Amino acid sequence: MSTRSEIIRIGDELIRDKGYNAFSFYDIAKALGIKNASIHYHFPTKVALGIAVLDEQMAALEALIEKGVQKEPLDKLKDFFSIYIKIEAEGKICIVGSLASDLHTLDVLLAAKLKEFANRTLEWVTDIVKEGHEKGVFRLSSTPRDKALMIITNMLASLQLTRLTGGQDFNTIKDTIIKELKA
Amino acid sequence: MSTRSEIIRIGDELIRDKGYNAFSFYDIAKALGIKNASIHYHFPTKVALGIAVLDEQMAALEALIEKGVQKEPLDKLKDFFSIYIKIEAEGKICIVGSLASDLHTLDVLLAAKLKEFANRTLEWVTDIVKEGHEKGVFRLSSTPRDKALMIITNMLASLQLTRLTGGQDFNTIKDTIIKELKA
DNA sequence: ATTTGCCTATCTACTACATGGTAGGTACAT
DNA sequence: ATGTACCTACCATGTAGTAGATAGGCAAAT
Repeated sequence: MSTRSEIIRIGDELIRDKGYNAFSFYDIAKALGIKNASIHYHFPTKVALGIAVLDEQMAALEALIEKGVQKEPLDKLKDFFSIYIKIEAEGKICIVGSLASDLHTLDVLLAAKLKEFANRTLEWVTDIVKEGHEKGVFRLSSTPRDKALMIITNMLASLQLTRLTGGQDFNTIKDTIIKELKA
Repeated sequence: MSTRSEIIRIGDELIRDKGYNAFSFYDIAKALGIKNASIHYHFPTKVALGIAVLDEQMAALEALIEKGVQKEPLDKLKDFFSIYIKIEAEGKICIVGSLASDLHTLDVLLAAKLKEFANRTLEWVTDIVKEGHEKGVFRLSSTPRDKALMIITNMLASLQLTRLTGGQDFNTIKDTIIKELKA
């Protein structure tokens, strides 16, 4: 765990906890017990750090997809859910939801990475839904892409809403998605 | 349209376009052709403005609810959708989604208002779903509250995602919700 | 073996700027 | 003459980012 990777890790957590525009290099420096300027040694600009955070997330996503290629559709879907279960346990939100809110303030490079990440996620879930439908284990009343969008938006926003409505809303949503999907 | 209400209107737009932490009093002053300090005359602090924005949204919500009390459940639901249709046309996101992302940076008073607003919305949609189910026009495979949560999260996040995935995703999601609901 | 020199990672100290907020004044209408 | 709505001018703070110094490690050249 190099300083560089620690900076990325903390930057990621801060984005998902407070939002891109609400965290500063000082927040990271303080957490690591180093000085503000040392962050700039590893990442010349805040945008560079943001891009590194997204690159890391993208790599993790690809790894998760790769790990599950041979699994059954329902288990693939559970892999997808596992991302949000972890985030929910942290009391944070997902990086797409966080950065999407700040979209119109983001550097064009960062915005492009974000779009790439969101579309890759959508592509993955669409494939899962499609496969499940073709194998006859998922019941669909719309196109795979539509259903994937519904599932992703349910997950993404339930992380944001659960922090407002309190309770177990995140978990009931997750369970209802599976229940409604099962053929 | 007093200056005060104009400030609220622009503040609201800025929050839903750039996020609470990314807009400044200067943005509003510039838009109105007045000076920074004049905003402080109407709203002593940024938090006070944020609260006024939420109060206004809450009043609009109550008015929309009131206007539709005698409508059929499906039409009530369409009233609910109309909120998001308008926002989508603006290329912005909803205020709950925007502020929820910034939750951990918000003043405690503002956070409380936000929770109130989110819960009032959830209550309304839950009632609509429940009524539709009781009247036999909506088909449910979960509790009214669960279904309401699914619908709200679909809407909330599709505004955020549509800005990333481009196309007509918002509209297809909206149509699919209605299709899946109809008994 | 020691020197030379570069690379890494950090530091102190600084700049330029934007921010939210304040103080006090002015023009004007009721 | 009192309140409204705005102004100019200012302040304190926090921000991203820069410049230049230091200290240690490593490796090739002397």
